[in-house]
Amino acid sequence: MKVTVKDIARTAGVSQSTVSKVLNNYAQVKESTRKKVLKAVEELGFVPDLVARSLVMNRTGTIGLIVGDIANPFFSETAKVIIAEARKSGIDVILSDTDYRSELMEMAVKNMLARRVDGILISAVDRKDTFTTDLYKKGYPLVLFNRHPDSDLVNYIVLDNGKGSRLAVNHLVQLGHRRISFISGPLQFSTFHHRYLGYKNAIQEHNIPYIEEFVFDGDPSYESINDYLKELLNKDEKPTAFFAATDQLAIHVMDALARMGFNVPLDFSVIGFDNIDISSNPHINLTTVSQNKKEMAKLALEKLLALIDEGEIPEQPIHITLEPKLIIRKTVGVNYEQFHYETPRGEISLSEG
Amino acid sequence: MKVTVKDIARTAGVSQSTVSKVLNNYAQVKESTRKKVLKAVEELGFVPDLVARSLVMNRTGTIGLIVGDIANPFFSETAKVIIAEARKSGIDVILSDTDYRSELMEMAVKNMLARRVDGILISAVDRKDTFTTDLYKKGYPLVLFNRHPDSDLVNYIVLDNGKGSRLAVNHLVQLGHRRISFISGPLQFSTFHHRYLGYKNAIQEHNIPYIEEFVFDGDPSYESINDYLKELLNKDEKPTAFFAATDQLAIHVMDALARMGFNVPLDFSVIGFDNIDISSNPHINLTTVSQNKKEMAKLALEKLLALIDEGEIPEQPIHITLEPKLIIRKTVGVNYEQFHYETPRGEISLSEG
DNA sequence: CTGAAAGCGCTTACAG
DNA sequence: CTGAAAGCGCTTACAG
Repeated sequence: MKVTVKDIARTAGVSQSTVSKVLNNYAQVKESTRKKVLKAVEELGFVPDLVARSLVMNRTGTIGLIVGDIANPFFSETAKVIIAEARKSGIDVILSDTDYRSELMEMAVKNMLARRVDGILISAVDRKDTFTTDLYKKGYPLVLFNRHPDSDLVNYIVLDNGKGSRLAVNHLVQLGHRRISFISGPLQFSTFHHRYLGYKNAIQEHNIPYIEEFVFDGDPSYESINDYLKELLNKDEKPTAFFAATDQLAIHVMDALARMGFNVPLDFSVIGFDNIDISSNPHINLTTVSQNKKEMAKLALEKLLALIDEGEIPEQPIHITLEPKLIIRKTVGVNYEQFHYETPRGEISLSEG
Repeated sequence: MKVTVKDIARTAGVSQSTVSKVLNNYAQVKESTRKKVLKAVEELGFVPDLVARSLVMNRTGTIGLIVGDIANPFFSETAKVIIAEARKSGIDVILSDTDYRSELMEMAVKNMLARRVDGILISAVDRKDTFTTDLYKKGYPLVLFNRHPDSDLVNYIVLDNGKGSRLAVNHLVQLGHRRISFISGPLQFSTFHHRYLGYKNAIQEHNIPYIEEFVFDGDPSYESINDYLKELLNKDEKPTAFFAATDQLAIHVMDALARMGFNVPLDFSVIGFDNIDISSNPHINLTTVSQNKKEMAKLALEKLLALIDEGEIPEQPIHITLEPKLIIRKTVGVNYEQFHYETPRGEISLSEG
């Protein structure tokens, strides 16, 4: 049934070794025997068995990609880049989806190791993860991207999330906002943790008091955010702007605000983070902080492939930080109120003199 | 370095065969030797090499999934279901992305065959594809879903796309629309082909003349659709409603209309197809035809797994057709104009008598 | 209930 | 330039 090297050898009248040599482009093969072998390959429709080859070469030509949620645009768009680039090197990708659960991540990794993938790429570890650092210490080719654990003893490529938050807060402050609410996802992930820290630092730099009620990091569902906003907007001290740690969250905020009858940006300003595809839709038009996720993905794969090829443990773990960018669209407005109430260093009162 | 069955055998003081037997839960193993082996496995941290096992068992425990564009929500959401379900059977998924190009699909399939995946799932063939039918004839476990080739000699699970179009057109007609433009993707894909045919049949059933200028199936980019609409809306004979063959296209239509200053649904009605996640967003709120893509994906995997397990070619190819559903939201309005101009069978003139 | 031997389909020193 | 032999890490008749 199945055509093997043995069959080729027999019909070409040479040995298995010779067949293998022409298949692998060894230089020292006489042109006439090369032709004989190739002819047999053609005739019998021979396709080398990659499983057998993997076993003997100690290399499968596959890598594992572990994502948090492939239905989330961030993960699927980065996966696309990785699959396409890997293919260029003849490498296939085994995909795992963890639903953001760390037990599932560990299981996926263990399974991939048993499958002997040549290396692993992970875009969704949580901060307290130590499994990946163990793997790093063993010298296993592994590159994290997007998120990293608290331990630095592992290779990773991430966005400068703190800087991204600073960009967002500065933009808001420049337009007169000083009461800025921060809507975050779970702080157990480094992305949110650093976005939160960046928010906190940025408002401090502007001498804006940190108000605990302005920070939300609970269940990131629409309902939960809606409840939070209702309560918040009933208080005396209301924010004038919302900085959401993801575009998805920003859109939830905008939806909730719209249902309460508010206009964005006239009543409240909203700024997001991630610049997912929907955000540029004219019906949404969200001002946001963008990251070059494709570059991140490409870089992660590149580093992983280098690690695999070198076959040796680098002295230092690889740590790369990418730059965020502010994308100004239509959801942030000027807070005139602010310019009237407080006239810091007299910028506004100038016109009165 | 690497711990193998041999190592376990030696430290447990048994033979390789015995180790293999306890690893694979053979009944006839004495409890005491089973324990000895398990202890050695534990101590040495042994993990069976799945590549070696694959070679001898003639089964890799992997399947190939070939999609048109993993960054497209349809493909990523179905991929998620497939990966999760496959995992429950201990099966891993190798993912390929074809960018809708059939050469890349063929290459992906060939590569997966060389990798000896146990079966293949494809959600993006084009109508003229014959490669998959060849594979089917060879008895290779293969299930297509979402799209199918013109040839019926292959297993597939698809939506009843013609019926979906009928649902959309009927809804529009019930609300008084008779001039309905159809905005389609490339007709080389069975999905669009059947949605187009369904549109054509449905308007015929309502005695609505087919107007060629009302049908668009060119480049599905925003710009191209915008150009088409501009030209169309300059003509004397304008549609009152747009039926788009995907939600993505419907959103393009709505964006273009909004930019021209029109209101949906007051000036024009729009209906989509697919019910992707964004469509339910309160800012979009698109009326659309929905398909249960998760069920489709699950079913496709189920059938594939059955095909793999049976190991024999079924008499007849598997053909399953799923039912579409109309989801009414806010983008379709009543065409009052229609009720005034024509008063078919006097429904409207009644009030005058 | 257990073990010796063969084999899955390749590649790679090694010898000639 | 070519071939015989060993081996990658497992499983599976087969014999005992």
